[in-house]
Amino acid sequence: MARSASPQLTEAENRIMSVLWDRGEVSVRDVTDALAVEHGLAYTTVLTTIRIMADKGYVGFRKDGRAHIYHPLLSREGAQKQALGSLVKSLFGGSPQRLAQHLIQEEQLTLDDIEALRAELLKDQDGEGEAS
Amino acid sequence: MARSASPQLTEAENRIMSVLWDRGEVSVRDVTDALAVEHGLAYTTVLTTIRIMADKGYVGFRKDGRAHIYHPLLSREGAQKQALGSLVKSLFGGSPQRLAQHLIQEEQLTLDDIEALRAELLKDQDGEGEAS
DNA sequence: CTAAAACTACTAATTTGTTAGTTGTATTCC
DNA sequence: GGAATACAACTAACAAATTAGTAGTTTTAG
Repeated sequence: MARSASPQLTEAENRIMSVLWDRGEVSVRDVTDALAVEHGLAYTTVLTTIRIMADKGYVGFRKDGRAHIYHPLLSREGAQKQALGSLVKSLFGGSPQRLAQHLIQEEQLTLDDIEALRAELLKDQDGEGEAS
Repeated sequence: MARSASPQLTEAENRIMSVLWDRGEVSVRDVTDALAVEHGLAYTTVLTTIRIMADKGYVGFRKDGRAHIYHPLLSREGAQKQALGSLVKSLFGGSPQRLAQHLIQEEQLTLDDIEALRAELLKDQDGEGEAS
């Protein structure tokens, strides 16, 4: 037996999805160009990866003359939720609170950030069920 | 060219590291038994994976008679930091604030949680440089 | 002391992930 | 219309990841 397909976006898939999310609709050429600066992948490499992603149902496409124009089927939010969920499960005992604590301990969230989030939450609460 | 070794813990590695973190020192038999309930892997499977992890420097071991007793060299905190860092980078544009917002939007963090974190932070600030 | 049990090392099979070349087809430019 | 170009499909190669069997050694129990 070997491993089963991961439900997570892989590194290469993530890079490509980011371009799709940023632009909405792209050709393989667009993606290759966009990733050229940091990664410099061959056109065919990007093509192969996108085709696999289409198989997995992450992206869809329409034909525009000769070219295939791809668009995301998996939303950025969905991917965030998926990835974060499995991270919290595997490394933070399923507790988002523990994750938040970790962020603060690593000083990646400051008191100011917390105050801002708190203010936002309080504002939402006030505005609930008003003015329809 | 093929892919290079991921700096992240893989799924199987994570499962095993969790046992190491929980117990501190374990034999392969211990790990196999601990994972038996959920996964039911063969003894040799666990052994192979642990040996690879030792090669990677994630775990160390000492000999205790016939058995090898393994212990973590990578801390849970280190793994959390590593995994979270790359997640924030790839999916949240490098912004921990955006991650926190996401957690709140998904209702995985409530106002109460935020209040608690805030209180904790304020307490730390007060207590700074006191009572040696 | 010998047989059984436990344990490690070696080997292996299979899938995924990642990268890219080659080939064939379609489009466009002259 | 023919050459150049662009593009997708097919193919390929290989490392990493995952799972597990076999063989050999060591320890322990009778």
